[in-house]
Amino acid sequence: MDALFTSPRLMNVRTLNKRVILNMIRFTPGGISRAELARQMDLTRSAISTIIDDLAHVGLVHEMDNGPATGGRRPILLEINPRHGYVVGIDMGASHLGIVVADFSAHVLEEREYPLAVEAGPEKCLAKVDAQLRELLSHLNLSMEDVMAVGLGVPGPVVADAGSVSAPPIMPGWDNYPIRDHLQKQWNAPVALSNDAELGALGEWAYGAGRGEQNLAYIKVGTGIGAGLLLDGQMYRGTTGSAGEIGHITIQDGGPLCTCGNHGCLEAVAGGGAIARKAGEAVRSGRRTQLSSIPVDHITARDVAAAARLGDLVAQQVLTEAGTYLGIAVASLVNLFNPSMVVVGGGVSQVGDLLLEPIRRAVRERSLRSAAQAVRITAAVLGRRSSSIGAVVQGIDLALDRLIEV
Amino acid sequence: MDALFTSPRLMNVRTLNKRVILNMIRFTPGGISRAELARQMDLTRSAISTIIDDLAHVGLVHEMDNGPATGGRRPILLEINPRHGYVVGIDMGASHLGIVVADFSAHVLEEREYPLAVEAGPEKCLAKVDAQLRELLSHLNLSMEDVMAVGLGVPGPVVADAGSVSAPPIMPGWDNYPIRDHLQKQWNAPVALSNDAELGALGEWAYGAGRGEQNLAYIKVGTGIGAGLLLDGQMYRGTTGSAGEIGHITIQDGGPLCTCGNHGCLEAVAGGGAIARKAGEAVRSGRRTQLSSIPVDHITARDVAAAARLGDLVAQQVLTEAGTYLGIAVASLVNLFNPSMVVVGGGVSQVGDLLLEPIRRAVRERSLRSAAQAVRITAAVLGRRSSSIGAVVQGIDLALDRLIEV
DNA sequence: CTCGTTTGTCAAGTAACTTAACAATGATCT
DNA sequence: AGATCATTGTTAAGTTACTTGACAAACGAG
Repeated sequence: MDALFTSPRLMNVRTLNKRVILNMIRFTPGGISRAELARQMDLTRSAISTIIDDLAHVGLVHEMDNGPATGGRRPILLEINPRHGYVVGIDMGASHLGIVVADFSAHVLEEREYPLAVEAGPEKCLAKVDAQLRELLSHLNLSMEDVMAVGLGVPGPVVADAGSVSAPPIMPGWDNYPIRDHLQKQWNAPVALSNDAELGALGEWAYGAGRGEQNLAYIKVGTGIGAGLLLDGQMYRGTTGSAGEIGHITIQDGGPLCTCGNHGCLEAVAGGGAIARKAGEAVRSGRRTQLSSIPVDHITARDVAAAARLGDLVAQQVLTEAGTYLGIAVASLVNLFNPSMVVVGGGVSQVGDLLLEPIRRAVRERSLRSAAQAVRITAAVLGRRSSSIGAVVQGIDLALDRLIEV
Repeated sequence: MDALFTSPRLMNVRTLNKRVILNMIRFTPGGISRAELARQMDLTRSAISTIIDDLAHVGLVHEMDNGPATGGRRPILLEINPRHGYVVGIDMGASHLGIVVADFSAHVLEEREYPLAVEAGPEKCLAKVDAQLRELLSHLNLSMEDVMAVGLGVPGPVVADAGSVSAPPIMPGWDNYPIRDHLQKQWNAPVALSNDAELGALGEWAYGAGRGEQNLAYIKVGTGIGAGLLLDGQMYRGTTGSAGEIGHITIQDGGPLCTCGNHGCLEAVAGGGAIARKAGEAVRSGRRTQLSSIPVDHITARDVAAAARLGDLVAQQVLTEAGTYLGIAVASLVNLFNPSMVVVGGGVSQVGDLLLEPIRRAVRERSLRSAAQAVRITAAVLGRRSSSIGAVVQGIDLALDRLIEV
């Protein structure tokens, strides 16, 4: 049916089967048996057995408990050997830096958040990332030698081949800087560079709200607004890596100036900056709100979210307005790409229904019925960790690729 | 890198390789040699040779001329055997019916256009399709026995498994009607049912403006407005087959009522109906235009397009306005999907730059720079035949599947 | 005319599966 | 409780579909 015009096979059959089996083991909660793998992959049990032998021999896969019987011998459940190595996931935002150290089954050992100013440029920022990571590792009695791979997310369009970003609106000075090569050299470990929203989608798909969904959109609402798209079970990056740039859809003609140079972008009316600005305006206009206790120029979106959760009406109104704008864009996204799930993440999304309800309403009102009925809209369950968990998943992917290709 | 979580392999390796080889032969203009196939598929020449032997033995593949030498023996170019069978492509629109009879290399033998009223419901319409097709075939001294497969496009969301449409705004009475089963029984030939915009994308990708593009969006502007999306070389249909419903993006808040029940949809302000309505309003308001010669209630989008091509200013203005609305939607699509090409097709698109320029301008002004720079926006080169050619391609796909699985 | 290339083919070898049979284990029926 | 039937995982032999390596045919260039 589809235009199957497959590109050259980059792996041989055995390697590909190993990767698929490893992924099924990784992403099946509670483990999976050889027999079940055989059924799902449409191979025989004997074929699976020999492959598992290979993987167990290298120490990548473990036998754990027996599963429940279904009228016969109990299955032996398999899991990834968590102790096979350590992986680092890094989420770089416009104003924050999240670092996670995890084992091979993506179990988080330690996580930290630091402030960061991306606009300081690549050299300074990457030096800070390096310093914080090393400190975090030494705290765990680990060093870079123990890290098998690193996943890194950045808030801009990524050129996969080059390992750099291209013309990122909120990362001035980073254009074409060889981020991946720089870090790989510095750390002597493989590094995967991706867009942060993309990683959010991957994280929520693997261990969050969108587990196993075939068509998932993850909307990251932070300083910028971006979407990560998982279509037909595959990450979709677009021609130049800038797919999912929902933040720069025009929502309000002649609206406020956006960092990208246009006017009225979603990001400029519903991003973290816009939320802070509107809250500040409300304070200035003398409205009664908890936010008055903060110097007007220092109000952040996080403050607004906190106030809203404590019941502050002005803060709630600002967020509802942002949700309505978001909803208009999400309704378009739902019409274009008919996902089974939309996950809203990023710092602001923690306020929950206050932001989600306007989005759901807009989708109900503006999207085509058959698409609107098929989609569930929820908040990220990994919270502000979606992207860094996604980065860990990418890191493990990369490590597995290296380990198996031998 | 990607989450490779492949579904069960539905074909064995040999069958899959045969399909891929056939597709490379089909879609390489001028034929392709065994050696070139080997290089592109990353197989050895001997492997390709045995597969080609198989295919030639069944009569699916032919040796044609020798290609030019590059310092050694001249390659033997291969092509699909056009005489292996006949295939039918059908494009059902809201108000028209296009039927194409083609050979196995998608060369069109005969094509016809008929008026049609989809709102008459499935029984009447499919009976008309049947009658016209049989007449067309007999004109070629063929009968349904000679037809190896049929591809059919309809203007609504398609449920692939069921072979029906679900809640189509412009196909009242067709909801859940078993279109595919009905026709397969009637014709005793395999039928592939798809969305018409999807087929337009496929047609333009295979033999039109978007040849070989990896990320292609085809926008069909007719009575309805829909998009067909080809992402990473694969057709993308969405969760319930309603991906690409760009026509029901809200463009003008509180705008005119759309067939879908919402207000201000793109389709309601830039679709064929809207174009006709706005032209009618211009005539009524007494503006000077060739369209005055037509009874106001009988003006169609086609009339407007014709007048515009003859230089009628009012008609041109109506189309430019439609183009601007289209551009707003396309700019959003470009931000979300970052395609390498957008092809504009459907009846109205024949006016060319009059419609395209406003779209290009909107994309330049409203889309993120890295996405806007990567995309080319052109008119369909297959004209109003995009979808029916796409239907032929689908038909051949289906026939090949049947022929090879044995 | 010779040399280096490229194409297509053939025979032998190999990777990676399937088939078929079996032991171990557990649920279910009487 | 015992017999029966399912289910899981393993093993050995067979098969598929490729690769390797060698070779003849065909062509351009020095």
